[in-house]
Amino acid sequence: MEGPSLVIATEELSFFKKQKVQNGKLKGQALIDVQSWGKHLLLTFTEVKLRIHFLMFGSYRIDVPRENRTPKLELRFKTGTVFFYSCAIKEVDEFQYDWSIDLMSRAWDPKKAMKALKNQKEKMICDVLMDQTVFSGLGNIMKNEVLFRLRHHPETKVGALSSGQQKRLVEEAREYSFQFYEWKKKNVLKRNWLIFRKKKCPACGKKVTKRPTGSLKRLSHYCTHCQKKISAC
DNA sequence: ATTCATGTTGTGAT
DNA sequence: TATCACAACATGAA
Repeated sequence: MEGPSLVIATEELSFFKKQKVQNGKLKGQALIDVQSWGKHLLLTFTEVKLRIHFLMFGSYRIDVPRENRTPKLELRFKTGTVFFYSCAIKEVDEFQYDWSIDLMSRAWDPKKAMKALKNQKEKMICDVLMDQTVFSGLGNIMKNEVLFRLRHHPETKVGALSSGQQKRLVEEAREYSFQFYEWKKKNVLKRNWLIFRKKKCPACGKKVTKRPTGSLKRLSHYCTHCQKKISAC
């Protein structure tokens, strides 16, 4: 689950704010606040704070539980129940996050990302995009889509991009995050993928290359014709 | 039926 | 000490 999906989760769970949990360990505590930071869902109760991460396969349901699955956490409220599945849940004392790097945050600051890029010239752009300390909330789908939109090869090094191109990369990461959010909300995300899990390049029709790239070795989908690798000079 | 993949963390080796 | 590679986790979709 990527950042924009967490914002949607935040909106859906905010519906239960101010209500008391009626079951389990948190019984009697009210849900005070619901936030997200990158791929983290942050729940503040009267006495505890929970950080929930959905990893690759995590999910949540409201009111309708999954059949034959035991939720990691179940929160029963007066007006509904939230079920969390296959996620990592951690109780923390404080939420200490730098909101200026969260792509979905109002506090997001492109200068922060630019500064990080200047310091990581040797990194491939496919790796830096996935770096949660630079682009918090950006996942593998978004990585592929952002790179295609800018016609960049995943293995181009950060330092091989001009400063203008770096700026475009940062801006596009932000812009696509919101586009992802809109499409996801309308349930049309998949049909709007341009390169991710596509067989043919939508621009030139050539076969899409699919292979792990960068030191993270996460799968990249890209067109070798439209996305040329830029070499440092 | 089997393999893959929207992700992170911890462990042990180098 | 720092970095690296890999396992573990868990599940719907291809």
